[in-house]
Amino acid sequence: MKNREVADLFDRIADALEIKGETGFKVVAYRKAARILQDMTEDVETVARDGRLETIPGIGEGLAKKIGEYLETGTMTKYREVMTGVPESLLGLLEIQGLGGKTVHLMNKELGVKDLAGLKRAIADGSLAELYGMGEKKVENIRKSIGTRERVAERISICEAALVADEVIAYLEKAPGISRVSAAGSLRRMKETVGDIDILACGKNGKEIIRYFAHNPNAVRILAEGDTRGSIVVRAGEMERQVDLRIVDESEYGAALLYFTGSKAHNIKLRGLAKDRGLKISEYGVFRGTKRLASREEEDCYRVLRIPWIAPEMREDRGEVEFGLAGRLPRLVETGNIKGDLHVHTRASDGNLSLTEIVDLARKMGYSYVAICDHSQAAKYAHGLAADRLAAEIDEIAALNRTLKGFRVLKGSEVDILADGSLDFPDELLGRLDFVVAAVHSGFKKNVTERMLKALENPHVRTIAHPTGRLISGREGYDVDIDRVIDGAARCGKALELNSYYDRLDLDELNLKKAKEKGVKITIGTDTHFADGLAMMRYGLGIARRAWLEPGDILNCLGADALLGKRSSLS
DNA sequence: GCCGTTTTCGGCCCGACTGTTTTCAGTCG
Repeated sequence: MKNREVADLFDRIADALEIKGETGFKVVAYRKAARILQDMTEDVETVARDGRLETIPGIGEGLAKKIGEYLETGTMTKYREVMTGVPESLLGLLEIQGLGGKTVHLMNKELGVKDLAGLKRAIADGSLAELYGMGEKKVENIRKSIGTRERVAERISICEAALVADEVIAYLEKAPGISRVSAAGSLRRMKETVGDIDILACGKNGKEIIRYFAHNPNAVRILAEGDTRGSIVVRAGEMERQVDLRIVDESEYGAALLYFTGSKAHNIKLRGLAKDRGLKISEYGVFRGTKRLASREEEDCYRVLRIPWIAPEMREDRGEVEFGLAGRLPRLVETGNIKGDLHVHTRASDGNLSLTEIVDLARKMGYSYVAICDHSQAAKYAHGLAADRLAAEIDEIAALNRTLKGFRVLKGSEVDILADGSLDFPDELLGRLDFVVAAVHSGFKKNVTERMLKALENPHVRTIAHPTGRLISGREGYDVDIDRVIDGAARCGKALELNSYYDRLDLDELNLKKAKEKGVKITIGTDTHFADGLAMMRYGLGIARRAWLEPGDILNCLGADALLGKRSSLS
């Protein structure tokens, strides 16, 4: 799929146009098209071949031609045109806070700045401050944000962000006079990675709340401390992380929460819709003229626009507004729909929990079952179980189940898919299990697609664990054609996993969407090794909701009997 | 650049902050 490739080109064209002083709507059009291409589940080449590019809202005649040219020839004339006179290294400078197209253009033209090193020189020798429109303070701000950019991880996993936010919110809840506080931004939308952490609050004395917030003992730096807005940097593990707090009046909390939750694209969509109806929507509410029609709760704002409340996870302008208008919003999966965890390790392999500890934890989560999926023998590094140890675990689980009421431990395995695509246990042993998860743990570049397709053919396999193998923190993942694996799962009537371990979240939302479109069911597993692991279901659920998954798409929403079907056994 | 059940031309989201050019442009979310 070249969707991302074309999207990157459009983004770079937008960057270059900004630097060349092309303001406004053309730039917006390129950026919007880039986002649409990235979010699209269908292969842009297929769409182009069928002559359907122009049916995509946001892609018109001009962009369709450019996409066609690129797909046919591998180059795009427009891209070459806009890049003449714009060194590639210049585009990266736009990422620095406080630097926009105008300034980058000016420093390039007047000072010959071409990259970060050149920018630093221009700051050091004072020439930047001499530029028209620049001054000591602006330069100082740019210098600071270069520093921040080098210290602050660009984006962190939703889980890491949530941990930071939970802490700050718990601290804020004790602030004097505070009445409501909530995460906003990409964190509330449960995006798999989060940049800045945005928090919204209201209460009696905003200024006092901000001061309290800024003097959080975990704050390593205070960036801003005003009457309605505060910004601090807190330590998050090895790195630092910016946390922004905005205080609003209680009467406009809903409008502000809507605004600060975003996404930007969703907000723009709503504002356009409001405008069509003679209304205006901002962070202060929905207005007709100067009359405020709604603002206290998010629901009120949506209602005035004649749309049902839209879950934060859907607010990306991926059709949710249109679906809302048509009354066709999906009923997203919720925490309460999840009946069990379908991927958990014990200390028999590389976890540190006993079976009974896991049962206790799972019950606390409100589950009625949990699938024990320890590693198989080939996974030596993880102390994988040999056949006899798996057989012993099966017996142990059976004995435990006889003592449990209203809860069932499922006998499972995370069985390795070997280099030839065969499984690490014989069929006879796999046949004694309730729930078999197959996974690639070695040979990431070796024939992974074919191996997974073969594993899906095995009648005992229910799902493939972490199907792309990517790690959010950096590892690229397997050399796998995930589209073929999704097709294979559809053909075999098998599921694919959404691994909720914070660094995996694999399948990701785009692939989950593809899977749903092909009728492939999803299993959510936390891949728990430690006591706090089961709670990571929260992140898997968030990603599932971002992919518009409903209870019927997810096997964890079935009771144990329905999940196991004929495989159910009494012991 | 895109788009159109009033429009194929003239619209295209809204507001705040910051610093400097002292009345507003640039940038951000």
